[in-house]
Amino acid sequence: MRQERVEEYLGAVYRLRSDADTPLPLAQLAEYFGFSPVSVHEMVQKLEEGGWVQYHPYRGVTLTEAGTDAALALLRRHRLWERFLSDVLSLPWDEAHTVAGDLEHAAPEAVTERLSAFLGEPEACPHGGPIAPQATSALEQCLRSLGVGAEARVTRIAPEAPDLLRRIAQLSLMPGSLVKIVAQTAEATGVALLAEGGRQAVVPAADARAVWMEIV
Amino acid sequence: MRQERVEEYLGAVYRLRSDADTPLPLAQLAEYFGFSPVSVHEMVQKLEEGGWVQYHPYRGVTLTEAGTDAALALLRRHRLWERFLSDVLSLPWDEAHTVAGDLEHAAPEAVTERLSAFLGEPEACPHGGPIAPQATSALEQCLRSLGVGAEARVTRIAPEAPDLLRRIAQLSLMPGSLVKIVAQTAEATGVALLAEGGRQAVVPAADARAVWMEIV
DNA sequence: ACAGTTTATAAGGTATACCTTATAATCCAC
DNA sequence: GTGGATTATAAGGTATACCTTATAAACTGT
Repeated sequence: MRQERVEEYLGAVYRLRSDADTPLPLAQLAEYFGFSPVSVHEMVQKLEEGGWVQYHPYRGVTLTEAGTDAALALLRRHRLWERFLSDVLSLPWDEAHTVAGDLEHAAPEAVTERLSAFLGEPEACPHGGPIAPQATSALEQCLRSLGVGAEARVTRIAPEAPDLLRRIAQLSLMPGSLVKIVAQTAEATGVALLAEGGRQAVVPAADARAVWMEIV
Repeated sequence: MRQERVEEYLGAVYRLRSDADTPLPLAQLAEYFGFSPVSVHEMVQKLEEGGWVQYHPYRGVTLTEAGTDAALALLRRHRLWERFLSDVLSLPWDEAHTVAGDLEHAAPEAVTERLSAFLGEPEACPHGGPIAPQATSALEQCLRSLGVGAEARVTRIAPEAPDLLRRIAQLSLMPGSLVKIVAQTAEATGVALLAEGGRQAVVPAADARAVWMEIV
């Protein structure tokens, strides 16, 4: 297995899983990568042989300790590069994410740490992902799950899919934004928001699941 | 052909060739990469089909215009990352070169240009390679070719092989260093130098071929 | 001009990581 | 508990870019 491929898979598992103990169905990995389920299955078997994941037939994969460590290290590199690209080179949000996806494999530990120091040891990437990731804060709730009338502040966008980031960015829903839920669309297909400055927007339900918030 | 592989080959041809019109023997490419001559031959054929190089049987390869452009773009990215790693993250010389070798494939045009702007549009990489490379200055001479008694200033180190950079760095022969040739070793196996501050060093003939200087 | 070296090319092999097709096993809902 | 969907696994295929071995062609020095 090439290191880069291993990292991509581990990173995806980490991003897509709901929690450490619930196995992530392979179908979700296949959809995320746009690969066939058979290919993902093959790769997951190799990852299990390598000790990175544990495979629970008919249920999915969980990360081993080694796998979690590798995923966290990758995510750290990813987010630091995102900060660099976004803060220092002023790249747009979603582009920073894409480019960081290439850079994250190319920087050894020592470079990562120096980059972190240069950036002033930031604690979150431009869309709010923690740079030394811990458990999701208990205060964090998904936009999708908030009721009408709730007021909340965006803390992060996760998972970090480029298309999603682009759409979210267009709605100006970056971490820190304060919004109020003003309505639910019929059949729960979306959430209508009133943002700071009086801007209004309707977030599709699928996207609303990726916006994490802290109630204020 | 994967883009990365194409770039590696074009970059190598550009670095190793003596001038634009003299074909670079495949044996030199094979040695540079540590690949078998057969593999290099195969790859060169594909590069020719792709319009990147022209292959002159029994003589070597030259870059087409497209190939030269691609090589220059790669070299520019490489050298800008080197500057970043060296100046901003304070990585040692040779390590910066190695890491830049990974980063150079991962940054699209837009990122490169912003990086250049951030770095203040530098004109040379840490070991003196021009960032918007032009023809080698007519004033530049190879250390190997200088006679005893000559005084010269290092302008650049080329080609940029990691081992070579490490050895040259140990001799403190960075661009800008002023040296005087004090002797030629027996059978021309090396060149003895007197550097600024009175340091003395013997540079093996093979390495001396990679140190470019301007007579003062 | 011929011997010896270098270079070219043919033929077949390896590993990685994808693919499709097809069958088998398991799960879940009614 | 059975049928339909999901998931697993087997079998065989593709492309890339490397490898070795072996033969053939072309160059080069004496």
